[in-house]
This record gives sequence, structure tokens and C-alpha cells, in this order.
Amino acid sequence: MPIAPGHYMNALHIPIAHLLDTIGRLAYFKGWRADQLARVAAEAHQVALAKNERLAAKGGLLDALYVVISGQMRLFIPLPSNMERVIRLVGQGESLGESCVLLGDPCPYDIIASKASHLLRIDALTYRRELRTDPVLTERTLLLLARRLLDTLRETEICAQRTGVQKVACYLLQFRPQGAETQFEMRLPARKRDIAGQLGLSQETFSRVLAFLVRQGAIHMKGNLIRVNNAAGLATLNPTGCYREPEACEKLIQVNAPVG
Amino acid sequence: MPIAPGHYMNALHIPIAHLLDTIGRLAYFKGWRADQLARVAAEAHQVALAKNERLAAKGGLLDALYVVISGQMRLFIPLPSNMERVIRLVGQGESLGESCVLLGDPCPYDIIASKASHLLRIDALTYRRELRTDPVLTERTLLLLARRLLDTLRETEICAQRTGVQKVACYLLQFRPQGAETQFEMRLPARKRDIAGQLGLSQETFSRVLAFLVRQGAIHMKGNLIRVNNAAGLATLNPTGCYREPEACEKLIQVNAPVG
DNA sequence: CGTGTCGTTGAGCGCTTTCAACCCTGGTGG
DNA sequence: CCACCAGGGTTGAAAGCGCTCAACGACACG
Repeated sequence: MPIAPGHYMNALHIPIAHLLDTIGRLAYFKGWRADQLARVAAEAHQVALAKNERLAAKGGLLDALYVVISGQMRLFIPLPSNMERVIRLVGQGESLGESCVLLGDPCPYDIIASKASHLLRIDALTYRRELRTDPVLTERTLLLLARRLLDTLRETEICAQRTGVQKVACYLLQFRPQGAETQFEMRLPARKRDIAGQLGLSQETFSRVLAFLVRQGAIHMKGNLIRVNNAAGLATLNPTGCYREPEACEKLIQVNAPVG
Repeated sequence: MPIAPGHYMNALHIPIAHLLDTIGRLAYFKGWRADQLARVAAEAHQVALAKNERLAAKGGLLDALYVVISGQMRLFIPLPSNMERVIRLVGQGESLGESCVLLGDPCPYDIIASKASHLLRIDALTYRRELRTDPVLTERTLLLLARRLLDTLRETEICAQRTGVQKVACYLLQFRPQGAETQFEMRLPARKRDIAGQLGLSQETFSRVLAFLVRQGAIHMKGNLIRVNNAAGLATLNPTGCYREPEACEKLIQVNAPVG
């Protein structure tokens, strides 16, 4: 349902009385002191975004920290050919914009709501004031950025793989739980098109690779739900030009030891 | 020149008396208090690495912060097919390892000396103690990681470009100084092979793209020194399969408006 | 003058992209 | 209840681009 333009980005959906409870339950604010939460709840603004509405553009100014109350935001670098290189998908309780606010740098990506979303907007001045007056908070933020940097490097590693099969294998194996040796289930955290953009693939190639893995028996797929049958085999799968000729694949399956 | 194995990683090259002055001049320690510097100089160890010697392996433990006193370190993700995806080149006065030390996570890349190098090794306990006891230092580190995260995103943007020509163009334009509209000079900060690894290209492709840009008149190259003739033109260059057939390129140069 | 490192060039293959059409599902309104 | 539509996903055919392997050239060093 489209929202009237004037309604964008300034709706107040949660009554002030309940806002404190709501944000107190968000993962981002875990461990904050009561007085800090109260100040943030009093000073922060709420932002409502319709699906596909843009919060910021690459190169623009980002003068606030945002915390996702509900919905999902998509951070991506727009490429020639209308493709998107997805940097991060930000879900409920996660934050975005720390680096830009702290350094005053222009936003390095486009930010768009991938679903109808509800954000908390913490002004740059407010944010920096809270950090400055509480070393504990500064340290927490330091750990947050360290974690995000390592996450980004993991993405880089995935994208560095040469073939699509290797990329998808690396990506899926990220979700393997502790102790799950060979089999596990997972759910894709976004549209396949966005996952593809995260792996540096076109959605068509991503689709083909998944279909190939299903044919090989390495995974089983039903909508967004994926069951990995052979985690060890995934990493070593040979992408031998196989996902173009279904019939040639059938032969290969019979030649090689079946994975299922 | 090979160094005796026992000599690796424990040589003391700078007398204690001069160490304090030496590290005080490094960019990383800019703004540190005298007493902090003194403690670090007293407790840190010096590490000498021969060219191509490894400091840490991907997946291994990294239990110290390192600051480059001299030389250059190469951080990269090893790929099947013996290729390297270079994450970062760390030069004099720069540091590495913050995220791993702070989070206790395994090292996300291999670390190898790309030249004979001299490092300062600050133990994890020492490092965390200094951070814990000085909020100013914590805040400085926070800004450092924010900067590094944005730098990593810029690398991601470069690597996300579809064609090699676009990658190289993006990479070169990074070095454009303020106010330099169309022309500027720069020096490649490492071996071409490592730059290629940073762009997600093979060294052969990188070489071919540079040769193509020279033929087009977009740049001029002499060893590691590159002069960009037409910054605006670089970004819009069409990679039309041209760097495979030199004679076909010649025609294109005459058809299109010459860039030089 | 050998030797090793670094960079360049050539030929061929293979993977990914591109553009296109098609399928499938859920929501909507008559 | 069903026709219709939009969004998301799948599949096909063709072409482009980069990788691989190999050989060669340039240069510094001992």
C-alpha cells in the first residue's frame, strides 16, 4: 500500500510511552544503562519507510545512526548495468551508519528498505555525546565495528572465489551450526536476487548454480529453505561447466560417487 | 638473503634506548601520551621478518597487535589455484590485527612480509590494558576501525565492477588529488602482481588492461609511475573486447575522439 | 654472465553475463 | 469462483571477458 509522500520518514508509530520498552528489547541496546536508553528514547525520531523507499544515497550525507525496529534494510553499491552489489542486509535490532557518523564521511552505499520498515533515528550529535560520556559504550561500539569488519572480510573471501559454485558453497557453509558435521538446514535471509547480489553474481547464475547443486544431490531446496546434504562435498565440488548441459550432468553424477 | 631459522621473529634490531624515539615518530602512535609510549616500548617485542616470511596463517590465532616499523606486510586470502586475494598492504607506521585481538577471533587472512620488514609486537594483554585504562585511546581506535571499514568498502566497490577496465579505472581514480580535474600522477604502492590481487584480477589481465589504457592514450606508464591523462574519460571507457586485438584497437582510437 | 624475480604477450577454454521468454505464486477485483 | 496482474524465480541461447598455461623479455643481483 503506497503511503502519501508527506507521510514518509516522519511517522510516529509507537507511542512515546511504549517506545522505551520497545527499543530496550532490541539487540543493539543490550547492556545500555537505563538513563542512556531514556535519553535516546526521548531524543530519537522514528522513521517509517515503505518497501523500496530510499533512506540514503551513495555519496550523500548520513548524519544519524539508525537502528532497525522492524523490517529490513538493504545496503548496496549501485553498478552500471543496473545491478546491485549488496554489502549488508540489516534486520531487526541491528544498526547501520556508525562509520559515517563517527568520521563524517559520505555514505559508501545506497540504503533502501527491502521490506516496509520502521527505524529509530539517533542524531549524530546525540550519538556522539552518549559515546563521549560513557567509555563502556565506546568500547562496545569498538567491538561492534571490529565484528563488522571481520564480517565484511568474510564476504570478501566469498566474493573472491572464482566460480559461482565455489561462491555459493562458501556462502552456504557459513550457516553450518556448530557440531553439524555433514547435514543441516537453513533459510535464505532475503530474496534470492539480493543474495546473488551479495555474492557478486547475477540472479540467473545464482539460480543455475543452486539448480546444479540440487541435481548433484548436494542440497535440497524448497522455496527459501535449503537442506545441505553433504557439507564436506560442497567445498570440493567441481564446477566443470556442468550447469549448462543438464544431460551432461546426469552422466557426471553417475561417473562420480553420488553425493546424496 | 636467507636468515637462519632461529633468527626469525625474535631479532632485536633497535637498541632499547632508541626504540622510544623510533616508535614515537610512527603515525600509529601519533597523539599517545608519554607514559603510554614508555610502557609500550618497555613491554613490546621487536620482530624481524625476511622477505616472503609468514607472520600468521588464515584461521590461526593472532594474539598481538603489530605496528610496521619498516618494510611492508601483505594481508591476503589464499585461493585455490594459488592465487591471492590481497586485502590490504600495510606500510610503515600502520598497524594490523586490531579486530582479531579485540574479539579473539581467528585471523581472517594470511600475513606475509612483502619486503624485509621490522615490526613492533604488542601483546594482546598489554594492548587491551592500555585501551581499557584510557578512554581517549579507545576512541582513537574506534575511529581507526571505522576508517578501515570504509576503506574496505571502497575496495569492495572496486572489485564489484564487472570488467577489468572498470576495476582499474576505479582503482586509479582513487589516487586523484583534490582539485586535480583531469590529469595527475601516481605511483603504484606495490608490485603489480599484488595490485592485481587487490583488484581481483590475475596479473596477466592487469597487465593487459594497463597496456590497453596506454594504447587508448588514457594513461602513460613508466615502471611503477603512472600519469593519468584523462580522469573523466577513464570512468567511461568502454571495455569492448579491445585489449585482445591490438590492431582492432588502433581503429577504435581513430574512430573515437582521441583522448590524449 | 648465470640466476631469479617481475612483467609482458599469445592462444584457447570456460564461466558468467546478457537478453529473452516462460513459469509460478499470491493478491485483487469483478 | 475465476480472470487478471505483478513480483519473484527459472530456463535457454549467444557472446563477451577473464583465467590458465606457456613462452618470452627486462632488470637487478651476486
